[in-house]
Amino acid sequence: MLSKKTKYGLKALTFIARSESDMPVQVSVIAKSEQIPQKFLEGILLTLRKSGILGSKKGKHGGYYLRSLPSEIKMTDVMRVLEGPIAMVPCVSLNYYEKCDDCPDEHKCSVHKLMIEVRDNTLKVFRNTTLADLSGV
Amino acid sequence: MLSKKTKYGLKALTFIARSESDMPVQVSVIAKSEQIPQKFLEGILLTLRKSGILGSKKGKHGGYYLRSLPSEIKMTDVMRVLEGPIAMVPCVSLNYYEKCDDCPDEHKCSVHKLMIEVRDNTLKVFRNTTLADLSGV
DNA sequence: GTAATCCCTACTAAATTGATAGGATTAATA
DNA sequence: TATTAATCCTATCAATTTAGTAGGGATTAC
Repeated sequence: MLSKKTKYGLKALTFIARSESDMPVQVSVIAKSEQIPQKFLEGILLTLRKSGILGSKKGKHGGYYLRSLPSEIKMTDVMRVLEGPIAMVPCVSLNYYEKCDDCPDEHKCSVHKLMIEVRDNTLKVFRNTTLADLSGV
Repeated sequence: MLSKKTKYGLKALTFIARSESDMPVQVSVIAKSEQIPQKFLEGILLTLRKSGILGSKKGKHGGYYLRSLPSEIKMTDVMRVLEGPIAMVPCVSLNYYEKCDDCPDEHKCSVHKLMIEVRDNTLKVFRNTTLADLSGV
């Protein structure tokens, strides 16, 4: 299941992408419009900023803004930041690979093969989707 | 992430599919060979039996067996029994649909569209894969 | 009758999730 | 410069889920 964190994060990014003005968008505005607990959202936008997807401006009239064009923000990156590994098992993860304790031989593991296929198909979707597609911008 | 329950379940099914003999396969044998805690595995095989994928025989020389040919046991069914909904959000689940509290209009939701695509691609994999593919039988 | 096996329920520890609380820091502006 | 409005940061918490354990009941082969 998709975590609330990811869901809220995607909605927030969409909201920012759709905002017309040049001014940064404030957390309070997004929280109110998208019905997300503000303090929770603060933390989410913070991680998106630390990952380099968002930029921020502090103090009065501060807020968050995209650091690239929506069409250049890929879902692979966003999902990895918000949700973590895309693969369903660490032993088929490209970015977070880890061997299983149980499997003596990965290449003979039936689960392994299936999960590689799932990963590749999910990856295909996320690679072909950008924030522009989500936000219609 | 894939739960241990699902992983163990898939390994157990594979093991049973590969077993040559006509005799039912005992939990203890699977647990030992696949390095799965036996009591935990008992519960997993029980849910697979209740769902109709496995059959069982009680008492001495009892055990579990497949109720269909491996090539007729689809991953869609297995995954739904073991892992639950295939969709990442209830609002795009075919079998467990539920409306989101937050979304006023599903069709305008950016997350919704993305998750439908992910679901369709994952579903495609699970529909095209059977236990025969996993077990090489 | 006994041993082996599945069946069932209840419990528990650890991790994760979805928040909340409280304030520190920074910047605009009156 | 004082005030206000923002982001930033850390700690805490309750609820849920996960992974596993415990103990015994029911059934069957021999």
